[in-house]
Amino acid sequence: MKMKTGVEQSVYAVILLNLLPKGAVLHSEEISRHIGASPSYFQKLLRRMVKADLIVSVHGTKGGFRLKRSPEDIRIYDIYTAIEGRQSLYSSSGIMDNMMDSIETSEQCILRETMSEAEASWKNVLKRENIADLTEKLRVGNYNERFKVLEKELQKSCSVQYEHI
Amino acid sequence: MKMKTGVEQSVYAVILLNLLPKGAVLHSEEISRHIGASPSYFQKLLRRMVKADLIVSVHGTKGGFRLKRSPEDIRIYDIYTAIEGRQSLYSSSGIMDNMMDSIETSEQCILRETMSEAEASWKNVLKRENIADLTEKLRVGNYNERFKVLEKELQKSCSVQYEHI
DNA sequence: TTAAATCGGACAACAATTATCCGATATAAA
DNA sequence: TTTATATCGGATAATTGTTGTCCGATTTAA
Repeated sequence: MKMKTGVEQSVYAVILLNLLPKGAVLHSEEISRHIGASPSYFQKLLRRMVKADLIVSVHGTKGGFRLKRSPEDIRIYDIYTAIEGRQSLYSSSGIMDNMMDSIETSEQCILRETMSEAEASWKNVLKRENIADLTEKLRVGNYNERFKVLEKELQKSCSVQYEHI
Repeated sequence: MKMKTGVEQSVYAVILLNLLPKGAVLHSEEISRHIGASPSYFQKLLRRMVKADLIVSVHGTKGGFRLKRSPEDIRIYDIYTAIEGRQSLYSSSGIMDNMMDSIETSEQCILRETMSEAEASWKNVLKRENIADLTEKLRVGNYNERFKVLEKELQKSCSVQYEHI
């Protein structure tokens, strides 16, 4: 049981998009290059975040991706569910019915309540922190100098799309 | 990201063992038959629970498995870690170093703290309930009649090993 | 009209989980 | 002491899930 690395990658991708000027978009190959992810696969992750209304895509020449919401309103949890999907960590496989020699499948399971509490508890922590917080952590952290360089670099390599603001 | 079904199976297996008379053991094929799991694979799960000091195995004719601790002292969490192992749900893949063009791998990651909190939070809920609680739930639940039948059936099919008490 | 980007589906490579098999070892009982 | 019946552990196969690739279709700036 392990979280997809795609979640971590996507969080950093969203942080990157948060560094762009208003209305600017970043090419997906540019994003995956900074992240160190495979471009073709990472495009699919970006696609999921589009579907989850976290980011917006712009077609065609000078196209790319930008945030759809304010960074305060994008939580780790949102990215987690966008990438991992909405299926829960646990789902009963109907052992109890089997064990009780029940013919009908009642889907009862004495673990369900505890398991869904546990999952809710996990998710609640992921709801606490947002992209604005994380970006600020980077801005003042050990890497703050390199972070400024990255920020400037991004503002050169992005495409501004005034019509889409 | 999904919990192994082996965890659920193992929880029910431990509940079964909790129904045996003192000192009695149950054959692994008998266990997996009730659970509805593949015998050869499920034996390996039982093995992990032996290593985790949750249950005890008895070799040879009339051998099998029984609890090692009192049912109050076996929590869902214990079974979870026995089966899933101790690796954490999240481990950084070093994206941050890549993103900052860092040469050395500092393994820094702004997600780590949140992620380990989330995991701890999930695990804490799993620590709440124990096998005694779950057994009681079954004893008074919708299936209580069938549960009694199961209990009697088990007391016939187990092997008593007075020397090992 | 062209070049450059996303979109979506099909599919391949890789990894983790589940399942099977078998020889070795331990033990109760004949 | 022998035999039948368990667990033990390693090798390996089958299955499923994740990650990665490719390409034709579509969209849009220039």
